[in-house]
Amino acid sequence: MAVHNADIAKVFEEIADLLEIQGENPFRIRAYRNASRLIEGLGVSIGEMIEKNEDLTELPGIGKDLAGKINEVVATGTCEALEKLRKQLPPTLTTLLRIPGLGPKRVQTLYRELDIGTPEQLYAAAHEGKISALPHFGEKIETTILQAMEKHVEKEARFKLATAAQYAEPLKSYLETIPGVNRVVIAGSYRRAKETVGDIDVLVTARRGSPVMDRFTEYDEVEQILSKGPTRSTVKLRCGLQVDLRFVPQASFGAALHYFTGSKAHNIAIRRLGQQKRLKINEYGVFRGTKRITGETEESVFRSVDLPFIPPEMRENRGEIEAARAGKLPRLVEIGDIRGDLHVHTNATDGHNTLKEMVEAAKMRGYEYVAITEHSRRVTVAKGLDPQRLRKQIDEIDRLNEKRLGITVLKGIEVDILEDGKLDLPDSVLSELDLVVCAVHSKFDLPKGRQTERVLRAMDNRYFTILAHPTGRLIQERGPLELDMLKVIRKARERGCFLELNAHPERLDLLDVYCQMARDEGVAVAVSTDAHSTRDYDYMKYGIGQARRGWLEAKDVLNTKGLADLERLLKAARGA
DNA sequence: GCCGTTTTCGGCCCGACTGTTTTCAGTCG
Repeated sequence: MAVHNADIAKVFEEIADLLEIQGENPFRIRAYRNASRLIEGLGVSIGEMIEKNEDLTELPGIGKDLAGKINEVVATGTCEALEKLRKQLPPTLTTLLRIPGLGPKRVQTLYRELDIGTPEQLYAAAHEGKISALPHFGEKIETTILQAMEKHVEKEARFKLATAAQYAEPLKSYLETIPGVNRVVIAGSYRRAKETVGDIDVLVTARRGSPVMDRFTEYDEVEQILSKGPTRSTVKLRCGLQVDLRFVPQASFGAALHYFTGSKAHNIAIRRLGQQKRLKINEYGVFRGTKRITGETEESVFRSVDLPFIPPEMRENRGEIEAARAGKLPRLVEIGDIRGDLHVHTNATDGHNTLKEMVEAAKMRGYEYVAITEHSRRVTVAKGLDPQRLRKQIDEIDRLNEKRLGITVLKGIEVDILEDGKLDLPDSVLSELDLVVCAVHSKFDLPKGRQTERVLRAMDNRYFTILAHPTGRLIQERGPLELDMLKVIRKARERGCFLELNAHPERLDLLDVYCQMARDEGVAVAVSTDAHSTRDYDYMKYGIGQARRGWLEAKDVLNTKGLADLERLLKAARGA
């Protein structure tokens, strides 16, 4: 069984947790955590890097020792260091860390003093009131633990970006109505357009004496106040989402925004640059000694370490600082660059609106073109089209285009890629279309070799235009296909066809790291909404967020092209 | 455990809030 990056990341995370409970050197622990984060967010498979004999110590934060351990994990699924730790401490101890209020020190105390190693033992001890007697514990902590365990509260519940937006945006509007409030910005991973967010970080500037903290904790949706202070408060909303509000002076706004936007790894890297210049960078500004020298804007913070402004979506310490220093930051694609949508359904299959409604709504958005791409017959639950029904729709679209609506309707299909790599409709009907969007909707669990072969074979079809939602993942629900994405992307380049970045908030597929890969290989990406109703066109903003996380510029995105250019590219994709 | 325009040793980002304390450890972001 192949070892994935996520598996290696997990091993290092567990080592870090166990070392922390043991009270090891915090910097050693950090080294494991940094490595874990790095590996998880890496676009390329570590396993493949090893196969190709690439030097792992080239990766930032990976030295000789960790490289050795990575090799060990890839070969055996685990490593000796971890197994040794697991013998010294009950491995279930790490699950206790997920309980709010419990960190490594308290978990260590629980284990040393009361021999507590499992959640069940912890619950029993808390119930008997044994915990409040321990040093640095008390009745309050005991109650918190009991309540958290009874409600099965965990620290790491994450929300899909679009779900979080449903709660964050009304909160923002509410805060803006509070007297004295100047600016309200949602920072954190939300601002970085990460596909899921763990909590919402809100930054507020207001004039002195504004009741912002009181009004915030009184907000109708607040279920519980977790902490409240003059500059920072944390609440939990009824939906379970945690919200942090920070109140900063106007003069610190830029430094605070930069700091609270993160990511953590990016911030640490920036601060380290500051240190090298004998500057201290915190959320209040940039300091030389005790003298505050700047920090009103984010630009001023970047300038203090000789960098240009780096867009929030890029701030993951994945090379953006080096790119900025070299003057090679991309000019990221913006929503206004988009000229049309290339993946749209109607009620002919599983969509909710008629063809005419979908086309009119696209026109209302100012689009130059829209491609209608229904499911093919194989997807019976969606009433997928057979050749006959598809031809009927083709005629319908031709008639619509004759009316000169001010938008061009492109004829397409979202055709299934069958298990053997054949397409679900015959070439004879595909040849009548402007574009053929191809997708895997079945047999998600094929082994990597066969899955990759399946997709590559499909791409051999001369009518193959765009690979829809390439990894097939559904965020937090279904993992990605086992697919050698580099091979797929290189094949697309060779064939002159394209990859989709499906903007649906449950998909956001192509993943950011693969967008970067596509860009590096020179393969254009279509950012499409997969709209099943007129409202779904809104998803484009999430697709753009993801595209920006993947460093895509307008020139890297297929549907920023004008109609004439697009049609030329679509024809060229047909091969000879 | 990693890393080097101050360095192969000695650093490693920085601050707010809570609860248990009576000056601060622990947790969190």
